[in-house]
Amino acid sequence: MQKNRSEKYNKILDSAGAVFAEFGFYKATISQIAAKAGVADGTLYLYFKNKDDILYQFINFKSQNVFEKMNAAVETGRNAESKLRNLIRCHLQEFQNDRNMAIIFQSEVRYLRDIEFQIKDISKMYLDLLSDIIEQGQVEGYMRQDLFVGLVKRFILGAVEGVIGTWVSADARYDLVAMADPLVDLYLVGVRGE
Amino acid sequence: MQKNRSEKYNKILDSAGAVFAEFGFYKATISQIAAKAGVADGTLYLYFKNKDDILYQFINFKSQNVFEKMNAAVETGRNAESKLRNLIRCHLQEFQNDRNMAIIFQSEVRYLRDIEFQIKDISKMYLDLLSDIIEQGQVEGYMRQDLFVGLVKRFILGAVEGVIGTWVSADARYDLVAMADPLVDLYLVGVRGE
DNA sequence: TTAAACAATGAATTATTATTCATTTGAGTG
DNA sequence: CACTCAAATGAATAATAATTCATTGTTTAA
Repeated sequence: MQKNRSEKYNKILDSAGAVFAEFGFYKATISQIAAKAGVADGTLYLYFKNKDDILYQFINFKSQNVFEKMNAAVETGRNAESKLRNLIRCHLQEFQNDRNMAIIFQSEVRYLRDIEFQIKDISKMYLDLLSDIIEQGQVEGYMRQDLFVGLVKRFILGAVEGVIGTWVSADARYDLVAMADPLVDLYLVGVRGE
Repeated sequence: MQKNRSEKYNKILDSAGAVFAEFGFYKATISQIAAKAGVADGTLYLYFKNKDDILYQFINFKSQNVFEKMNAAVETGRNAESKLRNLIRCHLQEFQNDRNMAIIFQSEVRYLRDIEFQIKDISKMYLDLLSDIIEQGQVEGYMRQDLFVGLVKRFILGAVEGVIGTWVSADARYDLVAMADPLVDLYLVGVRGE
């Protein structure tokens, strides 16, 4: 099994993403992935330990990439509000750009509880980003002092995921990123408004 | 295969719930479920068409029950705000009462996309409930007129699910229902506050 | 040119489990 | 007590698919 990212490694990972997204991890077969990647079944085992490992690498690779972008997006915000807006916009943008990833993150990440994954909490970094933003918002006097930060984080992440889930089930027929600002407005002022 | 709900049927469904929750649908085996129910493997097939059918019946049965309770909870609310509070409290209460159900709804419902399920959208009724509440809130002048109802529904449901998911991964170590009011406050006035 | 060394192949192996069904059990009945 | 009939059993079957590995193809470098 090779460690470095060869062209074939990427091809297989890509194909696996498509097949996992279409059939789900369990119904997806090694043969399907191999066929889509244009290689023999056995070849997958030169690049990956086993089927689980393919999913693991996929998620690992994608999260790495997305988290980098999210971090960068947050950095460019001056205050808590713009950081939050940038984060949510980036989140929606990245998932819109890669629907296979969106589907797999929505439906297969829960499977991880079965494997002893190094990724103890996929969303940990995300939640930490949110913590920082909320705390900054409080310091700025822009956000309420009495917020239960642990709850707020889940509230925010849950809602974005819900919105992405809907978009996925709707066959990605509308512009997901357009939801970013209305969504953030809901976070900020709620449904009751001023 | 029998249609009526015998004692054994319920016993099997219960055991299946426990096994699915612990191992996930795919890793769960018929033998495990049968053993837990104290019957022979073959017996399951007297009550259920196949393994898929067990999951299907489980989800069907549980949603039926929960939705009835949710409807009742909403009914008792006088205005939009109290209806929303009652709904969310009921939601959290029911999932707290039945952790296996919570786990399965969180992680396996996505699997349904693979089967041609009659339950086209498990959350449809829930979302309709929310629509009514929001519209009533607007009529009452209690909620903003410019809300994008489709988004608000997802926003609310997504956030509750996120909160439940966290509770599940935290091994149900705290009181989930206590999250209801703080959560509804977030829906109503957001993180920015007055 | 040749022979390591490496990469890829895909048929065969192996393991796992859902499902079946011939047989047994046991309750109810005349 | 026999006799039915429904219910339950669990060993045997069958199908699926992950994984292996002996073989084949392809570079590389001396």
